[in-house]
Amino acid sequence: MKDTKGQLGSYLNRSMNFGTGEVDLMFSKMTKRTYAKKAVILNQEEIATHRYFILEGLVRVFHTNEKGIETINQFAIENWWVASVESFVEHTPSHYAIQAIEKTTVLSIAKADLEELYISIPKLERFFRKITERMLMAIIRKNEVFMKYPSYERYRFFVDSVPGFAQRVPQYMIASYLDISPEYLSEIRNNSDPMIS
Amino acid sequence: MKDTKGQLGSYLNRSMNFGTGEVDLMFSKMTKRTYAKKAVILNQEEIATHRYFILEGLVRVFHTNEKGIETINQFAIENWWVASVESFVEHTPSHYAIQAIEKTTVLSIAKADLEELYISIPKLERFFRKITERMLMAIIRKNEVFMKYPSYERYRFFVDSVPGFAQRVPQYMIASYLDISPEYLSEIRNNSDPMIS
DNA sequence: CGGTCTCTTGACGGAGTTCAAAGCTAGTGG
DNA sequence: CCACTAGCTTTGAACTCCGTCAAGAGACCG
Repeated sequence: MKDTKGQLGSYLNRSMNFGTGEVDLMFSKMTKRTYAKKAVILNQEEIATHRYFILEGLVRVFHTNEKGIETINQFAIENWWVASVESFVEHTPSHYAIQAIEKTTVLSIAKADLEELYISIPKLERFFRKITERMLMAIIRKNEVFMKYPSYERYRFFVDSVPGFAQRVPQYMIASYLDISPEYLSEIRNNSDPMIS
Repeated sequence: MKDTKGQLGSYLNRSMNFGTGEVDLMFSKMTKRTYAKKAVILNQEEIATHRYFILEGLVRVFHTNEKGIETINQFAIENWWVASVESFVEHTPSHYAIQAIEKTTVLSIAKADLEELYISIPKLERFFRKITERMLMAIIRKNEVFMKYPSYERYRFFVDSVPGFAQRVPQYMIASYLDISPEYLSEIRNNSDPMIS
């Protein structure tokens, strides 16, 4: 068995300085759970009551429209927090589902427990302010890439930016994330430099 | 002269409960300044050292690419915070400029002062966590609209969602914000319901 | 091995861009 | 208070990226 608390602790202390008592307290409020490949962590339309810290594995956050078309908004891997933010914050039905792409182990924390922890560990408030800032910056950067680059460059960008990631995720999911049809992504790939030729 | 501190105070207490001493302290660290129409508040490539609380007026946040094409990412009006978040948080050159569209009055706060305030007024840490969450949700919602709706519906959406806003902003800026060419937006407008006819 | 899931190929069409030019409008100075 | 100019909006034609549909070819798993 892995040292789960150790992983959480060293993650928390990468950017701040929590005492062992604080890490213990936080850990005591979290629940470890493993999801099989393709298991659903949160259903669309469900109210998100938890945030998840990914210990191991890979998940996707996606929306399914009336026609049944899925759009992936986010992937998350080891040492990332994932949640349906709007649903979690506003207690409203989630526009997104969260699903394990690989077998995934998470630590989950309930909203009410997190709010208690904010009070008993004031530093945590700052920690989550920073997490939220990072999420915001990640989205802004993603939008920049979408604005500035045509689809074939978005693909290169994605492949280059997270090495090894493209191997863990099926092509059609990358296409969905990049907002390209799977057919067109296939065309892009087999035509690796559309500027030459 | 307007009651600036009063405006700040009642804004702050819309979602939380700050004492007069706390509002006074915060206000004492902020600087009021008025920008003329078209005045630049933050230049692209400059490092953002301040966050701005808009007392009155209207600004845009935009990026100019190598070809000189401007892309507007955000508008902000009275009682909104605006900043180049990534630049402010990471002390890196801003990818965005901030400019007044109308004559605009702001209260600005320096990063160092804000960090001191987080310590002397712990509630403020929570306050800005929530502000950041709201900014994040706003971007996520904007992205949802972009994914789900074609350009003419994005336009309707925009016009309907912030009444009176379309009158304050020139058309070509709305086009830029909605990621539509000004020519095509013009076509959309003179063809108000493309479903009929 | 059989079936389901994934990736590829090609034809076609349409939403939206680009370029160029003309019409408006509103602010400015004389 | 008018005339001019600069900025904004409209129009139209040509073009292109990329989506959709349909069908086939692999590939992986039980």
